[in-house]
Amino acid sequence: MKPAHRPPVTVHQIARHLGVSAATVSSVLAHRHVERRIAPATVERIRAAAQSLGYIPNMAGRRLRAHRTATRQLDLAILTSFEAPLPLVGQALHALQRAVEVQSTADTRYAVAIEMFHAGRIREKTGLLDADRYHGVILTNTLPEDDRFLAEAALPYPAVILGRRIPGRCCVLEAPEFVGRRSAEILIDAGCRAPAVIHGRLLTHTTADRLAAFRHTLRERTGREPTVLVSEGLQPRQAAAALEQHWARGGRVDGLFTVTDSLAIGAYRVFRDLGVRIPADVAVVGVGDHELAEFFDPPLTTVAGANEAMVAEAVPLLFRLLRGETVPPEVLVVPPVFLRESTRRARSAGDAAKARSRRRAR
Amino acid sequence: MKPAHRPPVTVHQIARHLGVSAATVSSVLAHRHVERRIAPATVERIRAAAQSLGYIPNMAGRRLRAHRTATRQLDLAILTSFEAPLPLVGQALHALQRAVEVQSTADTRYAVAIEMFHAGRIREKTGLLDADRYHGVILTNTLPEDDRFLAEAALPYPAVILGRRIPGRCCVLEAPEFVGRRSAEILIDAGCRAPAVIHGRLLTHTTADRLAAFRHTLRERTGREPTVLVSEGLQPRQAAAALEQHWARGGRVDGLFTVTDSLAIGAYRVFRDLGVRIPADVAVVGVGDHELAEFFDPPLTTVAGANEAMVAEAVPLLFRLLRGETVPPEVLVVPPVFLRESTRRARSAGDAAKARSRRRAR
DNA sequence: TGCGTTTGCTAAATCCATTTAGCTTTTTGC
DNA sequence: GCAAAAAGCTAAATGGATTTAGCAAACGCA
Repeated sequence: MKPAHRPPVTVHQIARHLGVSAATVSSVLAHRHVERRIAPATVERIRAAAQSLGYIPNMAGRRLRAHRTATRQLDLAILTSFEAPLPLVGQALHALQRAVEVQSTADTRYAVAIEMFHAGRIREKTGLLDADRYHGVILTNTLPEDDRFLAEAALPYPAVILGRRIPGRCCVLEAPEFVGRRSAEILIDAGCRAPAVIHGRLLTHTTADRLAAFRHTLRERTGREPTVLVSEGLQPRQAAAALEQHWARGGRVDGLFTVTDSLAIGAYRVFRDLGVRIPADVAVVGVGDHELAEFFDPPLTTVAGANEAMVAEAVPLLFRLLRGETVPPEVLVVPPVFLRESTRRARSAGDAAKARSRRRAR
Repeated sequence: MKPAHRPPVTVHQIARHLGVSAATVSSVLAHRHVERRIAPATVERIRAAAQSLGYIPNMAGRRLRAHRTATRQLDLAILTSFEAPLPLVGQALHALQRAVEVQSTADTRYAVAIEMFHAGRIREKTGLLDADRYHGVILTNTLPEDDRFLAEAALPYPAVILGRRIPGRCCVLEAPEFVGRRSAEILIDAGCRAPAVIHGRLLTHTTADRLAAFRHTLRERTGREPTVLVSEGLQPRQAAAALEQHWARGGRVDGLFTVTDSLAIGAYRVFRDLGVRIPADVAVVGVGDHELAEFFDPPLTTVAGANEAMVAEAVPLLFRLLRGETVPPEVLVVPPVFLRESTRRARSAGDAAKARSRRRAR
C-alpha cells in the first residue's frame, strides 16, 4: 500500500494532486484548518488524499520552520548493541536524561535517542556515519570487531566511548586489570583451592581484560590455572547450563568468578539445586553492580563493574565535547568492591547461620 | 561562554562575521573542505570562528538538505517517567528496536528516542505538545494525574498508551482485575489466613486496580480484609523497611501479595533475616515478569504483569497507527501466571527439601 | 603573449513545511 | 442595492545547511 521506492510524498504533491495550494494542505494536516477557515469539504478531501497517497510528514522540514522561538535542539544518542544487558543501557539512559533535564533551558532543548546495532556488526548499521543525525553520542557494548571499525571510521560527531579504548576518541574505562585481580584475590583470601571463572562466549574488551587479569593473578599467587567455563550467552540460564555440564562431567570448584553479574545468578541456582552451599562449599564473586546483588541469598560479593561510575564520568564529558572543549583521551574508573556473604570464610552451615543472626541484630 | 538567550548561530552568521560566503563555511564545518579546495588558512579561520561563536549545527536544516536519497525518516519515541522501573522501559525499548530493525528499508528509516518526565508532572514536560518532534510514541508509566492531563491535551501525534486507559487513545491494558483476583486466589489456595498486600505510595491506574481487585476477591471469598502495607517507593529496600516496621509492631502475615516485582525482592530478604520461611510460613506472590523471579530462592510465583505481552501488542499497533490504519481503542492482555515454589503448600521445611530434590531430578 | 589549468571562492537553487499578508468571492446588515 | 464583513483560499517568504554551476585570479607552459 505504502509506495515503496518512490520519493516521499510532500504537501506540495498533495496540493498539486487536488488542485489546491500547499498552504491549504499544510493548514489541514497541521490541524490548523479551523482558524484558517478551510471549508469542511476541502478538509475531508485533503485528509483522504494524504491518507491514500501515504503522506508522512517530514519532521526536519517542520522543525526548521516551527522553531521561531530561537530554541536550539541538541540531539544526543546512546549507541549500544542489541545483545548487551539492558540494565546497563538503562543506567546510561537514566544518567543522560537527568543531565539533560538539568542542562535544558528555554533556548536549548535536548532529545535523547537510542540506536542499537548487532554486536560485532556495527559497520552494517545504516546512518551511523551520517552527520545529520546527532550532535553527540555515548557508545558502548561494542565487540573488538566493532572497535576496529570505529578506529578507522571517522564518526562525524563527538562521542564518548564506554568501556573500550578507541584511538583518538574520548574513552571512559574500568581501571585495567583491577576487576580480575581483585576477584582472584578475594577468592584466594576465602581459601579457595580450585577456583573457576565463567564468561560468555563473546568477549568484549572489558570482559577479556577481566578474564586475563584473573588468570594472571591466580597463576602468580598460587601457581594454579583456574577452570574456565564458557557460557553461550549472558543469560542466567545459559550460565547455569555451562556450570551443570561441568558438574555432570565430574568437575568440581570451590570458588567462582563470574565476569558478568547475570552469570552469577545462574550459578546460584545450580549450586542451590546441587546442594552446594555458598559460601561454605563455594565462594562466589560477581561483577557488576546489579541492583539485586545484595538481595541474593546469600548476598553476592561483587567487584562492581564500574558502570554507574563510568556513566557518571561519561555524561559530563559528552557535554564538554558538545561545548567544544578539549577532554582527556582516557578516563580510568576504579570500580567499588562490595564484600558480602558469598565470599565470607564460613566453613560450615553453622557459621553461615551465625552470620545471618549477626546481620539481623544490626 | 555559550551565549544565552541569543538566537542560535548559523553558518550565515559565521560567514558574515568573517566576510566569506555561507557555502565556504558549510564546506568546512561539514568536513568537505578538501574536495572543495578551501585554503588552509580559511579553514582555520572558520573553525576558530565557529568555536568562539558557539556554533551548533541545526540538524533539521542538515537533514532537510542531505536527504536527497528519497529516504523518509520516522521518529518514534517512548515516553516514560523517571520514576518507573528501568527494566520495563528496557523491554519496551528492545521490542520497539527489534520492530524498527525489521521495518527499516532502503527508503524508510527509523529513530527511537526516549523522553522522560517526572511522574505526575507530565504537563510540565516541554515540547510534549509540539507536532514537530515525533511521528508516533508509546506512552507509559503515567500517574492518574498525568492521565487526566493527557485526556484533555491533544497530543499531535499517534500514541499507544501502555497500561492506562485514556479516552480517545489506543490503549493496551492488563485485563482488569485479573492480577489482583488471581493473586488473592493463589494465596487463598495456599491456605493463607492472614494475607497482606504491599504497594508503593504512588498508585498508578494499574497498581490501584490490582490492589482493589485483591481486596475485593479476598473479602468475597473469605470475608477478611488484607493487611495493607505501604512502601515509600518501589525499591526493594523501601519494601523491606515497610515490612520490618510491620513486624516490629507485632504484625504477622502468612501470605503476601506485592503489586510490583521489586517489592517482593525486599520482602524476601526481610523474611530470610527474620527466619520466616517461604513458603512454609508465608506464601509470596509477586507481580511482573522480573527476569530473575525464577532464580529467587525459592522461585517466586508471579502473576506476571503483562509487560512483555503488552509491549508485544503495542508495537504493531503503533506501526498501524503510523500507516494511518484504524486500530481498536483498547486491547486487553491477560497476563500469564507462573506458579512457583513461593506459594507451594509446603507446611514444613521437609516438604521444601522434597520439592527441591524433585526439581533437581527433572 | 596567449591559452589552458588550477586555485579559491560565491551566487543561487534546493530540501519541506509553515505562516503572513492579501486577494477574490460570497454573505450579511440595513 | 450597496457597503461592510466573512469565508475560503493563494502567493510568497521563511528557516538552516548543502550542493551545483560557475566566476575571477593566479599560474604553467609553449
